[in-house]
Amino acid sequence: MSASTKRPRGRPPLRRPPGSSRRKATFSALHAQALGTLRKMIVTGELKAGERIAEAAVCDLLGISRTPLREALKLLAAEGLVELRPNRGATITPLRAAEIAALFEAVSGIERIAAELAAARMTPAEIRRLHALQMRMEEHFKRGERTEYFRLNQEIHQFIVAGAKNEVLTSTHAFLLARAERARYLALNTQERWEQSVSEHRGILKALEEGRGDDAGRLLGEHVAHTGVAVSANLMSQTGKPAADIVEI
Amino acid sequence: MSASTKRPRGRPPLRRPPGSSRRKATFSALHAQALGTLRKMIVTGELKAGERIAEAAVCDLLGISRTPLREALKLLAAEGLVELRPNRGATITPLRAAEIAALFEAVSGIERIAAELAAARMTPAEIRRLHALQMRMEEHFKRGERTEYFRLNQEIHQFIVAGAKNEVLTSTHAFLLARAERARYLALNTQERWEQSVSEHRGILKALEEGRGDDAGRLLGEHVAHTGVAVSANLMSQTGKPAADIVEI
DNA sequence: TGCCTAAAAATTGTATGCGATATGCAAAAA
DNA sequence: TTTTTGCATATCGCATACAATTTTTAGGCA
Repeated sequence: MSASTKRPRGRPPLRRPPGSSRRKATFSALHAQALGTLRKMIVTGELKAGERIAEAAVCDLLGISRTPLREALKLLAAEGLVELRPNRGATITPLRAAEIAALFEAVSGIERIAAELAAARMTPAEIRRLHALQMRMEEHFKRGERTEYFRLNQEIHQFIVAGAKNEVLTSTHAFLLARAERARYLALNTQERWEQSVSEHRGILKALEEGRGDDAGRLLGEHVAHTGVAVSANLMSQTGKPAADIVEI
Repeated sequence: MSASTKRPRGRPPLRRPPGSSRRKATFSALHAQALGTLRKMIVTGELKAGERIAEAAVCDLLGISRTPLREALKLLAAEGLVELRPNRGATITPLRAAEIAALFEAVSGIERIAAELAAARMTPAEIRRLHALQMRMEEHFKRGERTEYFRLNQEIHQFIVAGAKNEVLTSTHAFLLARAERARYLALNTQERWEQSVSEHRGILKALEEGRGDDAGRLLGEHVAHTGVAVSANLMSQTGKPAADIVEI
């Protein structure tokens, strides 16, 4: 125990059960760790839509007390990933068709704005890097590697948004993306849609390379909107698929 | 004491100092009340940029314990209104020129998207209401009533965004607006800029009335961008004005 | 007078306890 | 049989305590 080793006065620890710690020598606070851990569990589907979050159980799971957990839950609620009701605790936010549709529409708009700005602001080196990312993504497409394709796809979207050189847009985009990512298993990623998506990405890349901001914005916005439509349609039909089906943003 | 009047067992209250309460019969939780109160104090400038937030003092001021206050502070940090540093507490976020510029650019983009959608989605009744709001705002302009003008102006912007019928856009806009509103004393709201602003609003209204989504979006986006330019210029010159100078969004 | 160091005081992050509220279950009443 | 009531238990929101960290103060020395 680090605290007991630092104690200069020879007395036993006061009310200090084994394994607990008031302050750990970590990079981030307990509440921030809990926030990150829970966010990931929600985004990856480990915590399911509609599921109750029992504070005591999650405290045991994460090895922390209720205070930082409650702080983290409030932040997750602000992100829309959980819903708090007074005196009733927290539940994982359900995937509601109308909300998901609104979410994709908003993300589509934000990416469109970002792409317009990125067309004017990305450096030649950044354009080259984007080109390389696209090439790798297409390799994964050719080999039918969905998981890797999806990872590259996400990276490309975020890279373009970052190319706008506007931190508010970037953080807003990231804020919304966590919620959108939850719906990924809902996209029926058919071969047809997959091919269409790759084609759309080519158009977006070309527009960015040629500095055509209006086109880049329009194409990226439409691309995200198409994905939103696919997700919403699948959510409506309630044919929830296992994680092998991957949403594209 | 409500708790003591409810006590059925005749014992004195346990560790219950006078004036404290675990749970008040209020509409919202203490953390949420603290959040709203502090947000308002920051936005109105009562809490100044760069100012330290001493937990103990604010607890005394708000009449609550540290727990809900710390929860509120974390949410305010997520909103960008305060900055938290580990072991050093909270400070009110400074107004940094580059961040304010990015903020207005992002708000400009979001309002542009929202206006495009609103042009297609607002009902005739809503358009009439918007028209009425504009008329009232112009009355305030004619009479030189800045405070009232500003209030109507804010209402119009939010009304247009709400007209998009997209809750994600609306909440994202509101999220960013609190930060943007803090800079309002920085806009040199000259007579010239004021007239220009009114004129711009007329163009926006007309485009919305005629369902010209592309125009509505472009005009609103440019309008907000102009405001951002004015704010940034003033922030750069560090000629912080008293609250009589009102930013326009 | 200025700098350095150690000690004291203040503040912060987290853990824990208490009272209020919600939930579940069994018994009583309709 | 169904509905209502009462009680026990679980959970939530907040206040407070504790330990760690930071800041301030005081004293010594050059």
